[in-house]
Amino acid sequence: MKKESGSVSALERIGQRRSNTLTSIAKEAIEEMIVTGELSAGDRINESALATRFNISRGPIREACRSLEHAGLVRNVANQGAYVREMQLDEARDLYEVRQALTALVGQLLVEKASDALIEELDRLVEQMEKAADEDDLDSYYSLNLQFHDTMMAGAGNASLARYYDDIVKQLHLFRRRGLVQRGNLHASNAEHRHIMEALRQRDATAAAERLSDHVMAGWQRMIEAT
Amino acid sequence: MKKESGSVSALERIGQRRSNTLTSIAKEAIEEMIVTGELSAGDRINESALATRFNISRGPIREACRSLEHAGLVRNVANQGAYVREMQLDEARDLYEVRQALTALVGQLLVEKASDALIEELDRLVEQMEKAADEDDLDSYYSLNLQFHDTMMAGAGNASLARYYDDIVKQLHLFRRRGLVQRGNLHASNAEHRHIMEALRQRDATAAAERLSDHVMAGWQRMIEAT
DNA sequence: AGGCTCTATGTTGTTAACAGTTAACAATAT
DNA sequence: ATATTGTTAACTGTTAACAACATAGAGCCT
Repeated sequence: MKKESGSVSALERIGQRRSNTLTSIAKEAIEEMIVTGELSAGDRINESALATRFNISRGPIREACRSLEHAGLVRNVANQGAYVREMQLDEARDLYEVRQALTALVGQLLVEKASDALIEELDRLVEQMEKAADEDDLDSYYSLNLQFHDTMMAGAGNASLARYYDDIVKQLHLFRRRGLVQRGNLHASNAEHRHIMEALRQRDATAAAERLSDHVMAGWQRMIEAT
Repeated sequence: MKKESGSVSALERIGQRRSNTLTSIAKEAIEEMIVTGELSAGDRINESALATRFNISRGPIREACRSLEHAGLVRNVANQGAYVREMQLDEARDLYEVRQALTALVGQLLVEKASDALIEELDRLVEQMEKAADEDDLDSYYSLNLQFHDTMMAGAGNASLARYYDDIVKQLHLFRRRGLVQRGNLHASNAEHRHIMEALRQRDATAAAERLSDHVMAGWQRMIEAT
């Protein structure tokens, strides 16, 4: 019989159990509810209701909310409970400014550290995005775009930077005025990607930082103008 | 690791409850213990012990630790509890890189937004720091330096930026190889301040960003060389 | 009707007890 | 002596109950 495979899955399950406390599961669940919009900005998070829904007690949910509070996704009011954070225009702009600075840093670091292989990988992604843009395939473009930025972030090799960037992106989900890239802007967005790649290939840190910064700013403009 | 004096104020504040929640008080208390070094990197945080010491139950302490975990001050291990985060050299360097980028952003924003009054205020602080440096008054210099940076941050008018910057500074307290500015470097540090002010007065965003960035990098160098 | 107090109800804040896990140590076997 | 296996104590994970607070609505007064 399958002795090996059986014990492996047992090991995996033990590992899962080790790392997955109810708190961490609740946190991920609530976070997903927020990011997907099942819970939208301003909604109250009812501890008891969530607890019964998840078949757990309120303790882990409270702990999860504390964590999400520091992440900027939840606002805790004493004796009133947790609300999904409401994001105003000016707060979103502030976040985008920080995002811009961090993205510029990614560019600088990439020029220092990126291998030729990584740059080729990025080039491939840009090509694929071009194809997706040609075909007006919004979903593919969105997914490839995420991959593109994740790949750059990985290449920058700075764990703190990656965590903060992630945090910011999650928070920006709270600011949904048609959050996605508009059809027709795909080629414009990808042209910026090409421009970035050019700077990376030439190992020009200043240009890479500037073009990535511009890219973020342009994304903000596209988002705002989509109203 | 066991020093009563540090937490007395926290205990007192627990007395006047109901205005703040026990969780927030516990969080501040633990945070202070970490930042002041009463709890040092790697130390285990014993929930029960802290609870009895504060005369509260474990619940609020657990919630506080969840929040501090996301702040990067605490590391939670399932079934083992919370440890004060240990910061390696490379992690500190990563944080400094992010700090550098954020500080550069402060410079850009200041050039856009700073009133003349604020610039004069900053000038005054630089003058006072010069005096403190002349007198080798390390404590005054440290305090004024904090004020200087806080004033700039306030002038930048970006709440998210301020929060992230604060987070990073707190985390860097975990990396103590003689954390403070060395005697004798005070004048060097303040010369950089003057250089920054020059760029601000001329409303030169690029120069301000660059000089603030250099200032952070120089601070890192001073810290490293102090071993 | 408008405004007030006061109760009723639901929700959160806090606690204490229970269950599960870990880690250190003693006991046993090799 | 070393390694392995009980055994125990301490601690964390989780739950459920209780206390404090906030809010909505009934009743009352003018």
